[in-house]
Amino acid sequence: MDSFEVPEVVVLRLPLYVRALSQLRDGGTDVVSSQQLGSLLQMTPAQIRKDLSYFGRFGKQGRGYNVRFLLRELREILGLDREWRACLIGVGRLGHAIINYPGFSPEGFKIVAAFDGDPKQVGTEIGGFTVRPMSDLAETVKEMKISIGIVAVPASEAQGVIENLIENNVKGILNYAPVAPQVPMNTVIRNIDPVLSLQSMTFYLR
Amino acid sequence: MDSFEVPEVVVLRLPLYVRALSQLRDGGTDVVSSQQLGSLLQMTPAQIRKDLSYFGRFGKQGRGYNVRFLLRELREILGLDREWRACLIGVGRLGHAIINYPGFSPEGFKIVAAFDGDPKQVGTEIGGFTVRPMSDLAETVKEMKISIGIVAVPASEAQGVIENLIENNVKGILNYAPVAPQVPMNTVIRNIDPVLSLQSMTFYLR
DNA sequence: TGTTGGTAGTGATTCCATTCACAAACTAAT
DNA sequence: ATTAGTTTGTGAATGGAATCACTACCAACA
Repeated sequence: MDSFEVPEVVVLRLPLYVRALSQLRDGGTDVVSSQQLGSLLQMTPAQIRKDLSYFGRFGKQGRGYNVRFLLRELREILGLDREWRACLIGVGRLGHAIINYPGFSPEGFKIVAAFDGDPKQVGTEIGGFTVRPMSDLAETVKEMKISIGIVAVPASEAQGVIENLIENNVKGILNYAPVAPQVPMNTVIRNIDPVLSLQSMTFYLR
Repeated sequence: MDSFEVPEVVVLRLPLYVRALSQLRDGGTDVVSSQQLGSLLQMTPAQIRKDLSYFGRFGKQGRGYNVRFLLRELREILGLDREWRACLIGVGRLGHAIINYPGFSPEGFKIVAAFDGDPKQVGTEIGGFTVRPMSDLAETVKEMKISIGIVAVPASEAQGVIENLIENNVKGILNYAPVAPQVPMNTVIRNIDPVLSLQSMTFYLR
């Protein structure tokens, strides 16, 4: 239950388990073994069992894990049993794609506001929102209880925007800009960077 | 130089070095120490030196690394000194965003064809390409020397599409579908999945 | 030319993650 | 009941990655 002493790699894997369990549930499976889950996710049963053991005892010997039960537990551990409100910064092409992406809200991540630093963009309609100026950030974050910032601005502006978010008490940042942002340790940042992925891929393709 | 015996984590970090070095070069820096590079990327100097040492000796004691030289070497190691041709599968909203994303081609990744399984999409124009039917995949991949497939289809179709690509000798796959694809060991897959990123983030935000 | 301050490269060490292997516990069938 | 067959949970063992710590080296300058 305590965030510390749980290795970060384990936390990074929990969402994989959540997704696999959701699929199993939708497919009508009631019980699953670490063996089956492992072959589904291409990992060893031992690793799955050890990962889960950091948080409690969820299975039954000789049987496996109850899918719905384990799913509920993991969602609670990850904090997915509530809604998370996010704001989008940057409504260019990428920002448009993000705001229209239908994958967030079914998982409880709701974009509730959009910002842009460009005065030309401010006031325009996008995905049902009126684009706000950056000067409204502080107030909006507080009023709308926004805890996650999604950054989709050009690389040159990303660090500034991220600092702005942090100053306004946004502790979680999903960054799409191709930079390596500097953030204090108490903020959680995740970078989405397809170019980096491709660049490490080519090493093995030569 | 040999792919084996180089830890994968190291390969995953090389693109970070490439990006940082590019920025330094553009900023007019000629020489950089592992110390400086480390503070730029939030990692220890020792790790950077050890990573680089897998591939050769690029620095000068007492001085540091020549930025342009190290950059050129790393780009060559990663295979970034040539152009990589990719095809896009799936021209929905996400596919549109990907094909219009301006970040790929400056880094040498060129999307040269677009496919879709939906007959209604086939033949339409998108980002300068005429959308092709999946039945053209084999021929197009061979003719256009495509080595990377970018998958932007719904989750339910992703595994099939990926298998199709692999059968046609596409060894590198950038997957945007929210699934855990099963691929043979000789293919390189990278998953882009913002929802997973958010789901691991919330653990620390609760 | 000798000295000082700084940095790369790297074996040795430490730390952390993964895997192993087994006892305990459950199911089902006889 | 008993037994055969599973599967979990977990301490122990292994494997691998990050860090340490030191040597060799370079530049600058007195």
